[in-house]
Amino acid sequence: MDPETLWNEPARPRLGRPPAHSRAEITAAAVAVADAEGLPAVTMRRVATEIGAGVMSLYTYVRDKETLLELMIDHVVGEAGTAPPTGDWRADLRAVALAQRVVLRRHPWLAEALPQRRTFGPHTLAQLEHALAVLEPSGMDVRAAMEAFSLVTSFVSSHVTYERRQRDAGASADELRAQVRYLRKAVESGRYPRLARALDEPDGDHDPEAVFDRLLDRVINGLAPGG
Amino acid sequence: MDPETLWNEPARPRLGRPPAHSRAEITAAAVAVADAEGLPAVTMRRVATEIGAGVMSLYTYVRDKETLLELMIDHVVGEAGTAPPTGDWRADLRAVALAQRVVLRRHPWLAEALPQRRTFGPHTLAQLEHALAVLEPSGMDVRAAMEAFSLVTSFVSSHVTYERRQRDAGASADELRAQVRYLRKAVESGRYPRLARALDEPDGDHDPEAVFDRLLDRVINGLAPGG
DNA sequence: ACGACTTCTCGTACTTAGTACGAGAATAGG
DNA sequence: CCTATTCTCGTACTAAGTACGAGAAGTCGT
Repeated sequence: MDPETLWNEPARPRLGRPPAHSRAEITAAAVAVADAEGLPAVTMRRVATEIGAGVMSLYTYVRDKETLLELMIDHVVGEAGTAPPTGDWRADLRAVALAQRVVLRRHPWLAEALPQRRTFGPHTLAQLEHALAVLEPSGMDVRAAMEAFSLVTSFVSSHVTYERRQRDAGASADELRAQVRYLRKAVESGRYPRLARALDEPDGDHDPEAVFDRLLDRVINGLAPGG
Repeated sequence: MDPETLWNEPARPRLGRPPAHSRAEITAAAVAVADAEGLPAVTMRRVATEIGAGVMSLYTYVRDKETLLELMIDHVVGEAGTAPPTGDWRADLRAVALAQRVVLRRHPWLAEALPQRRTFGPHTLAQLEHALAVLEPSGMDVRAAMEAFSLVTSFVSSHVTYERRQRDAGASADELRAQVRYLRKAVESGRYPRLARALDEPDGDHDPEAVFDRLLDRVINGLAPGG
């Protein structure tokens, strides 16, 4: 679809029946459902019910479900906010990453919805703009800066997913046990000696914050031109 | 579902009607469809047609579609192969990343299917095992090595997606033009000054291989303990 | 060779989700 | 109040996953 009608809520026409809802309301409802029950729970019927409308009324506001998803994404991306750059680009970039992590944790569905989508909503653009501002003191050219930003973003997203898995694994003990049993069996075939050792090591539970911090440091350190 | 029945094709029972197909055949057909027409084209009906079977026959071999997807993933993950470690862990890790990139390019749907899935098929385990072997000379402990591997993997996957977008954008010139026109308008609002400058810069087309190499270097450099 | 048992095949049908269509309702301007 | 316009939403179609169960195609014990 063309980006203009996607991102610019059309000016309310003076004629005709006034709309009973708005993109904002629909987006908020969809986000709430996704937060509470996951992305699969976000169906057009469900969102409609949530705001007390008929299903087809939604289509007055969004062309299709895909559009709604992009609105949802841009909406929550905005929650990351932007702190004024301090001049220390590493520290600022780290702050950006931390903010992203907070958002990704608040909206567990985001990491799942993000890949394979090209969202250029206002909040997404603002984040990108902010990253460029933050990276200005680093001396990177625009292309390098964008690559760096994308690198950090994809790291944070995949790491938050990883964190969640660690946690969820502990939650459903049965499933975990089955996994472990299977892994042990697979591993005892002798084909995966190092994995076997890893499974036997006590799972010294590291502080997630510390792990994230350390990895993030490494990612950011890797960015500096010339190693 | 329990991992054992997922990954161990049950031994052919001597009794009863002999199966007309196999997991391997079904997986291969599904991968072929996905390669040619994308993941959405992979429906149970389509795969069944492809191997000349009725839809419901598939369910003798895979519990559900999700299972089929995991089989597909593990199948293509295996294509990355494993070269014997040389002792230079940076070089070896780089080779792993390059192999992953090849696979991700050959199967464009993979990057899309991968996230949010916990696949522990034999090939996936073999890749993990190989990564641990490769990283042994680095002195990282197992946990750090796994993190490093996951970091590299997620970088490669997201970068390949990025590369494809760059290419596809050029393909559908109309859509691209619409995007640019919209971006310019959004940007001319004055809210995104740095983005505006980025759009104005001539798009000096860098060699994708060079860009990938450079970024990969940075990621790997970032891994060394102690910056 | 036959009957019992087992396993695979696949037509039918149910369910859920996205969404096209079009009749009716609500509003502003003439 | 009439008309043009815009929004509402019931109805219905389509696509996709998959439960069910009858029938087909084997093996084995007798």
